[in-house]
Amino acid sequence: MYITTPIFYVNAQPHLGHAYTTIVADTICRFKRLQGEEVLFQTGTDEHGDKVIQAATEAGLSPKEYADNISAMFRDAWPPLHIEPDFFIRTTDQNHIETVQHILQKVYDQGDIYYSDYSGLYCQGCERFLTDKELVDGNCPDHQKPPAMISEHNYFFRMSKYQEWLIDHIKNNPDFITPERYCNEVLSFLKEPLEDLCISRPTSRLTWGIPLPFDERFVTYVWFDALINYLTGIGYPDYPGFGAWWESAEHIIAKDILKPHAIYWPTMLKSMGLSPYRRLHVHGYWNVNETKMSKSIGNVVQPGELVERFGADTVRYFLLREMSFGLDASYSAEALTARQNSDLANDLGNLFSRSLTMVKKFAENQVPKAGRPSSGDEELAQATIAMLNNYAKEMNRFAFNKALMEVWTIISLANKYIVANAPWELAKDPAQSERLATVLYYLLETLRLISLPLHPIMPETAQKMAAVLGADAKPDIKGQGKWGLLHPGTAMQSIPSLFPRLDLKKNPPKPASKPVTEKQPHKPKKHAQGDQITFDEFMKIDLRVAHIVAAEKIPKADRLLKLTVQAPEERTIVAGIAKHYQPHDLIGEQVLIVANLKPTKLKGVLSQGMVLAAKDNDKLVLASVPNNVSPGSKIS
RNA sequence: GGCGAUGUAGCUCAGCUGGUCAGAGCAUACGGCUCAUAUCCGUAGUGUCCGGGGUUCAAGUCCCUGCAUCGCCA
Repeated sequence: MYITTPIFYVNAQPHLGHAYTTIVADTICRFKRLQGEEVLFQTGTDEHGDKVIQAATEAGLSPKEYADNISAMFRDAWPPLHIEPDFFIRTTDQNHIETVQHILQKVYDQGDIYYSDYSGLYCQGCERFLTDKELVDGNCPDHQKPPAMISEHNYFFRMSKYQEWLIDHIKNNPDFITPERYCNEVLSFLKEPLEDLCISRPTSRLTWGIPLPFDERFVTYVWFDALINYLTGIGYPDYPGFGAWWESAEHIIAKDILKPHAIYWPTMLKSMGLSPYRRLHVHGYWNVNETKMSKSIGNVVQPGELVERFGADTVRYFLLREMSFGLDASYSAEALTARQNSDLANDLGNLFSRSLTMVKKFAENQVPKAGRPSSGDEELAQATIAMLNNYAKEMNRFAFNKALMEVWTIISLANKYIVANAPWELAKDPAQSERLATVLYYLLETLRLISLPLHPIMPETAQKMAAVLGADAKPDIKGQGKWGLLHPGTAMQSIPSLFPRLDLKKNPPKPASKPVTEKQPHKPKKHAQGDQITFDEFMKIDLRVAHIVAAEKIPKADRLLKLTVQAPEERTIVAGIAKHYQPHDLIGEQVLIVANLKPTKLKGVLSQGMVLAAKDNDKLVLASVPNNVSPGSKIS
């Protein structure tokens, strides 16, 4: 199997979403290897285009230098998460550039690329075309100026030619796009006629791209560059092994790039004379504390920080356990801590620890020799073997949460098995020594078989478990997924603690107050007016000074103004102050805002925060600080 | 505006083709054990399965309609 993540665009640093996609790819990769399959795993970075130029200019670097920096951040983000791609591709790699040009020429020669006009609304400030949808009162939302209707010559890919073929292909291969919801979305989009795809930009506007081989006045744009990385990675067109790998290609993406992958890409491949990839797996978004992750809100979760705080295996487990593949899910430190404590420390870690301690105390720290099993013993063994099958089935469907639930059913069963058999009681009676040995052997075997399916999810933990049991050969679910492979007499290694319990209260900075040992009485969540709050509660509010850079009335709302502020990043805030302030009086003013208020839409405008004001009877007066401070200064 | 998805215990969610489907985990309360990372085991709940109609002997499960949230498209 050839498995890929998208190549990530280098205009921003790696975040939780990138990490999830890549962890899924790594997990599938490890799972396939566990099953004895050969796998190739590729990820990388997408480095051309205006946004990179912009970001580079702001940073005072050349585009290539800038791309080098961010690309390295992506490459370095993965090893700490135990992610091990086989290839890391960059769209600035020489062989990629050559492959793209080869393909452009080929598609051009056969007549699927043509030269034509493109007219549209072009904003000088943005240096790009705007769609009608983006306009606000006919103006560019960023520059408050009407865009000009201009016409530009460009090259187009004859995508429409392959529309019927694509519809048939999707209908004939129900698992081509999974989960099903995204397949339906694509089919519904394909009910309308496809337009041809504009694939070039004149070098007068954009130079940071791959030149068209048949017209030096243009570079290719976005998708005809980026998507082709999937072919470059396995040596298209010359590498002899290319064909075999390509037949087994499966892409993993987030839902925001569904259309390019489900529509542009297959038609491009068709035009090139290649078969489509085998499957496309589409996952949802990670919200952070129930809100969308976004740079402007400032709640972007960086994988590096997570690993530092929780460890790679816990992060991998949490992400795979918590998200139902295809749907959105929520990250929060609380949720992650809860998983760590209940699933990893209490259930798995403690099971491992108590089992091995008993072997140490009651069996001279060796694998004991089992006697005749009871029916209870056999049930445990059968359930464990059955779990391996169910697990594999769920993993193949990308249902990682369900696969893990299967494993945890056995962990729970093993804990019950211990209580039911009470080895510490058996140990008191020498006549029960064979029974004791049998129970302990069954426990150790169960642990060994639990470690197997954990390899793809938590490689480090699974490896530790196997090592302690003396079963650390290269994991192989077919060869080792059988009952009874531990050899009696094998000595146990010393017992590591797999997962510490976390105290969330100790993680964030905590005020000097008495530890909360007494039980909190059930308090209603809402505070009565004038109720006291703790320092902690106050510190949750992110108060900042913001500078108003733009203000306008919101149509059909007599109280609302739409403010654009710097705090220090630019954001939009809707404030109910239209009856008290005129927009032009506000520009340049310094105000106080709540920066981490959950964003909400008011009259269709997304408000990212709230402006503070004093209310004196019917009068509203904006709150501020007396002297000028830089935008984004914190209030505490 | 068009199409589609979702709405089930305090929280996160399972519930396929209609008949043990009213569930799991977490959280809560009580009880038990002591091998264990104050862990584990057992018991106890709470639900107008979004509202309203309808089909059926029988509906979270099918149909219609309303509301809410979200997605895609225009």
